[in-house]
Amino acid sequence: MLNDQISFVNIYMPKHKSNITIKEVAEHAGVSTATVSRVLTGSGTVSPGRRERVERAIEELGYYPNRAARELRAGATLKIGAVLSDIQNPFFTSCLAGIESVLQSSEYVLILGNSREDARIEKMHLNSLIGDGVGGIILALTSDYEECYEELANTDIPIVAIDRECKNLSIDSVVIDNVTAAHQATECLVKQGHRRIGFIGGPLHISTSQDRMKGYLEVLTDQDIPVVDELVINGLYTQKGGRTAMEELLSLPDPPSGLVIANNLMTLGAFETIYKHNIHIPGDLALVAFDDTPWNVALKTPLTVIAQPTYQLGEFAAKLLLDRIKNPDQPIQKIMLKGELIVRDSCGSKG
Amino acid sequence: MLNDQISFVNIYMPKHKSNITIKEVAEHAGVSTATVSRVLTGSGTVSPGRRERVERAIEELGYYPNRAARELRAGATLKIGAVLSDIQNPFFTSCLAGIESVLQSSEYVLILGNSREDARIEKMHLNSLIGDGVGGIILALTSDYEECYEELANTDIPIVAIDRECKNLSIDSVVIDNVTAAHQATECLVKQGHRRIGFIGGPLHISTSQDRMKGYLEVLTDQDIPVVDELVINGLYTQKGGRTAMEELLSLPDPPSGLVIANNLMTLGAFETIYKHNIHIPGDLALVAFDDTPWNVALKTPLTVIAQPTYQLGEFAAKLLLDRIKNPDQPIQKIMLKGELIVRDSCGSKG
DNA sequence: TTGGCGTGGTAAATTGATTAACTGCGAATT
DNA sequence: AATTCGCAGTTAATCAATTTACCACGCCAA
Repeated sequence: MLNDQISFVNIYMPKHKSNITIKEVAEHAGVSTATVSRVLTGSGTVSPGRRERVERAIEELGYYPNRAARELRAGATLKIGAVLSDIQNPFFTSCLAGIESVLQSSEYVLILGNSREDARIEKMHLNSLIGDGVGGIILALTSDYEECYEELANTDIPIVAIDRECKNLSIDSVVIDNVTAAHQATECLVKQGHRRIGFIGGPLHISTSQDRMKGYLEVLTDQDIPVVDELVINGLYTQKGGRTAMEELLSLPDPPSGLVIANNLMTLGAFETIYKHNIHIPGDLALVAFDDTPWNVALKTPLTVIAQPTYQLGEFAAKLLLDRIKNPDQPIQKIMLKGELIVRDSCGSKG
Repeated sequence: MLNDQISFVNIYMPKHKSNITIKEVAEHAGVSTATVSRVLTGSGTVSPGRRERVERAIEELGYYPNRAARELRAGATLKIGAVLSDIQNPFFTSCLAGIESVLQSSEYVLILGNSREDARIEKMHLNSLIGDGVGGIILALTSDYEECYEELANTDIPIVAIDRECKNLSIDSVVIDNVTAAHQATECLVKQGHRRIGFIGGPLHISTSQDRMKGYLEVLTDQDIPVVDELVINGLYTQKGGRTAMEELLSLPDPPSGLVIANNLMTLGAFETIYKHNIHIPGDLALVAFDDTPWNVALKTPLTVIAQPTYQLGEFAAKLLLDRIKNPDQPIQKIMLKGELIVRDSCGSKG
């Protein structure tokens, strides 16, 4: 079988590859390096006699071609980079799993980078990937300033933005319909009769934060509910960010009766504060949060959430990237997936 | 036969627009390439003025050295592979983050593979990594049969086993002291007066499962508690595995009063069953589980857990691997980290 | 003035595989 | 017989970074 043979070569040969070069094989077989290369790659024509001499030489010397040299020559390799903004966030680990699953059945390998929401680290990773000669990059942007990605756009390396987009940058993207999702989340609270609804969101230089806030504001406007600045807090997409935002809301003279939290880690942080202050959910505070968690089964109050199709997000991103690599001139695509409102107890209603 | 090496052709891809090279940086800065290289590597002497010009040129052009060229020149590869058994499990995603953080400040890039607890997929990834010419591999083994990894051991590629070990394979490893951890967990229940203690563990071809069961059995023996076969269930390290194991335990005529669960996903599954059956924790069933979760703050019953230093596990594994690459002849190391018993409500006591 | 030495720089070789450009040779065509 | 065609093979350029060998300049001492 072809596959068996390849894996045999791959597994056993590397012991020898450090020493033997194509030049030595050529000498051993009494031909030029070009001829050896032709035998190896199967391109061009080689007479049967020489081909056999070369094959014997390769076998005898245990030759294995140097990967770095081939990659250098080729200028590109079968690698795909993924730079995510927080690889400890279950949202992105699920995306990552989706990406990996698609690449696993392709010929590409996955290079992973974690930008930790830091534009400088992100840039470092991107440059490194370019230096690696990756065939494409999947990127969870740390910001929506297109200036940060100008150089990147210059390289002709296919890029797919995942989860977050940069509106003025013409690259493929796979995102959630965050406006609608936040709209639904907020509406759910309005339906329960809440008029004083808070919003804990992420940094406004991230598109998801903007869109989720937009969805929230839409509902208030639609319902003629005045927007109260103190009830809207944009912190970091972290547990600590959620904790301090919640502290802030609770310290208000008139805290909200309903709350939308736009990110899973922030929800965790908010919970810390909520239970420290013995706030009852949904009695004292009705809650709708982004991102579902498997721990829901064991929570004091099961959470009403916007479940995001994270795994699929990753799958789509990877597929889209492979598509573009195969067909660089196809039009820019933006794939938008829907979140799903799952109503549980925390919003104060089962319907 | 050797014609199969035609498959080498596969690694090539269509070229992209050429990226910034050291030559362009040199031109931009008005110096020679060697000077740029000196600035980059910090070797040799460069006058302050030129150094600054070069640094500015690098910054302005967004230059990053080509990895293939460096590898070729250096005669070494700058890639490291990580093959984990479940990249959706928070345990491993945390390990992964630790690995990534160490590699980020090295010159190595991280290639990620997910074996999904499947030996065949694992092997595929390993072959692919070897074919990619990685400098080393971090591996969460899917089994403890050394035969599966014999070929791998033949390649001279440094390998570090993470979390799981293969006792007869002489490779570096970084693991938790699972026997002691399970011992503590079980002991905690015994101290609460439980004599009928169940154990939900993972597949016995994984070393962590063996060790955790060993720790559990140790305590029973120490305390002269008879081992009841029906109370010990080894399923898959998945949510479903935990769910069905728990079903089984609850269907016993005399279910356990205390339970040790050896994995976070299994705990989730167990919870599904527990709350479906309206079992009260710790009243009906006292629980100690492996792995801490940030959701603990919001759980009906906060979990008593063995918290594992997952991030550090990853850090240690990566550091150990870099060590071995630098110094291939150093003796095999086994680094063992301790889990920490965190007592909360689910075991039936705060002390 | 000249020889010696050290600093700061450059040109060119090196690394291994691939491939464009070219050469030589024999067979077929005119 | 001369010309063309095409196969089989070689030489050398190429990829990008690193590093060795080397050079120019200035300063100091003889």
